[in-house]
Amino acid sequence: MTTMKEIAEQTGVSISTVSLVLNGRDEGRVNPALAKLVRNKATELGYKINPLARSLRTNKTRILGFISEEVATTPYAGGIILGAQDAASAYGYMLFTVSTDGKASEENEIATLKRYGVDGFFYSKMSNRIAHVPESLSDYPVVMVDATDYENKVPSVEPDEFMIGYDATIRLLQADCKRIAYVGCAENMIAQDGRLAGYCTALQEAGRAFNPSLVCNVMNDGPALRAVNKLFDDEHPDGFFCFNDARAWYVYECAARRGLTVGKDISVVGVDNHRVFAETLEPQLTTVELPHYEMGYWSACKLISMIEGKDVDTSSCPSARASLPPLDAPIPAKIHCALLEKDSVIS
Amino acid sequence: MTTMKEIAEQTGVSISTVSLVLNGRDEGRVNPALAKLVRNKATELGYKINPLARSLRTNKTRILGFISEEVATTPYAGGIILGAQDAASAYGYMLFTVSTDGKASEENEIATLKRYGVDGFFYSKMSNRIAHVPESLSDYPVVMVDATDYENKVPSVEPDEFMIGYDATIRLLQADCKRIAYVGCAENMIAQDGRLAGYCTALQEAGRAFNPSLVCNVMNDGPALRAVNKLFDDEHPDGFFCFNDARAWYVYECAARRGLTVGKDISVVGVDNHRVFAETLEPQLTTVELPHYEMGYWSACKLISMIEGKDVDTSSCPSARASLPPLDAPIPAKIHCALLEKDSVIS
DNA sequence: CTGAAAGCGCTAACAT
DNA sequence: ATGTTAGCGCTTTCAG
Repeated sequence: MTTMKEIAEQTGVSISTVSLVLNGRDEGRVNPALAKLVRNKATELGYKINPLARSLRTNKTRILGFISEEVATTPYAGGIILGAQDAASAYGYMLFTVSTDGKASEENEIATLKRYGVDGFFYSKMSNRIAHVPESLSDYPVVMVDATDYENKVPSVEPDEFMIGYDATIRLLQADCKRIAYVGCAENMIAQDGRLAGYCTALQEAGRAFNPSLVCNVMNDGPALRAVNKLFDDEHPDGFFCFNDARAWYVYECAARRGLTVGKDISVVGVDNHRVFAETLEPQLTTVELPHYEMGYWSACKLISMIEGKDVDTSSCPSARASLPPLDAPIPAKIHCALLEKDSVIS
Repeated sequence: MTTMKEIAEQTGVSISTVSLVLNGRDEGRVNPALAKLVRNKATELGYKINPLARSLRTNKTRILGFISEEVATTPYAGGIILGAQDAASAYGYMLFTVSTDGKASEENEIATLKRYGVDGFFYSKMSNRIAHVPESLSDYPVVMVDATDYENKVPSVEPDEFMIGYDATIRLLQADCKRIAYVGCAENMIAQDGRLAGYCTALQEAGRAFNPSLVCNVMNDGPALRAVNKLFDDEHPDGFFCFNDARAWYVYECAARRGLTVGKDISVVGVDNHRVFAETLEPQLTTVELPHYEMGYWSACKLISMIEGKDVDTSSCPSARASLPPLDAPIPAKIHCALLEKDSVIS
């Protein structure tokens, strides 16, 4: 690893000059000829700055801390983190990702990240919900990912849940479904509320009466399958908007038991169906894709812009826009979901 | 952030003494009374060492680089990384995880990690195969995770693939299957070879002739389903050992089309079936679980022991051991897969 | 325009 | 047994 000192010695200038030049702060302060000399020597020697040494002096590490719970258990976390990493990398930042279980370990991880001098934090709950940002983060730049701050003090990047429900339902209406069911999540969370609201609105705009019996909110457990079975028996829906992977499976299973074919007898729109599911069975299914990668990417852009106190070029940030595929799109069709940026309420 | 200097001032000793004490190197070098004084002041002030400053001096960062391809696309990567993180954390290390696509980006990431002064690298391919470790890593401690070094120079931690095939087949033999098929992977890789070998050995030990027509190696694509269909029609197997999630689905799909019930008409043993699959359909399925978390954990222990040049306490390392569940185990039953540690060939 | 000097927080060889 | 000193590689006043 070549150092500034070596460059200084080999070019006959002082270290300070080298520093100035190599940080691009030489404009009108260093003789251009000298500057070029230094720059050449630097590339010749393959000089790379030592970020640790710089950090010690500047108190900026260009390291970002990504805090999430249960990274391990969701197949989508990877996408978010990858997006965040790519954006970070594009702006010369690195990511420390830590996953936590429970309050104590979270505070521990935060403390460790602080010791390493991270410049800011991502705070992520792997499923859009309202959450509290730990007090210990309050004096740092923070962006919430796939979650909303309970106190609205921290900006967030999350999917446009309303539009997910809306688009999915529109799609089922287009498919000429008469009795459209929503198989949702029994837990209270933004994703559930937003999607349900979108479902209702789409129905109402189409002049359909909202029928509560067609809504079946379940947990991801044993009773769920029975509940969906009951929905089939009681209401005979011909269209299903499913909260997620698991809920879509319940519908598939129930349909199979009744000899109903998805895509013929019933229509199904799911959210973010897992790859194995989609590829293997090639189901006659439309899926709303959550832009995980983009969510991570955008969050990172936001966090970096907060840290550096200036806007970052968001044109480089692939912010997914909502779009409905044409009705004759190849199956499985994908509906792209838009991202929502919630800014903090200045108080 | 309180510094050693502050502690020194407030206790009236020199910084060096504080450093000595706080690093536990005071035995017989510092007056025990003074040492206690320093320690108390440190806890009183909530002193935490500044790892960056230390690193600058020692050239050790206690940061580990985790290089993997396509972290985003596999739901299992998270488990491995989480395990590695936990072990790292237990020994006071942090993890920089980077994911790469393509040669160029890999070299880039490696260069960046080096600049940050990582002490060693994990090199991981998300599916047990033989791989080349980049030349640029050759002067660092490296552990391969879920892969084997082509040149056998780098130690690795990976699943015991042979035992996976062996145990799965034993299980099917126990279930009294007469015609046991293997739905494998057409790609050449350790996982495929090892599992097939285990399957063959188990059959032979049971006095069964190996029948190549019962082996159906497919890619994860369209033709796969047709191939499995053909297997059903031509060979009428009553037991299936499936390479992975996707392959198990082909079998499920074919069985469903023929009105066959898994767990009654046919038996299936899969590998590492995805959570959604297992929970939602509650299939009558036995699954061999790959210990991803443990694989990460063990790798980290190994890497750290290489870095520090001493054995780390592997008793703290949950190294999964193989075990067959009893035949009357609740369904879905899980077979735990053992990990294999391959040491480098000293040359 | 350029360089000398101080120092970020810590470690370690060397005196005392 | 304790303190002094000299850096690790870099940034940043402040003189010249």
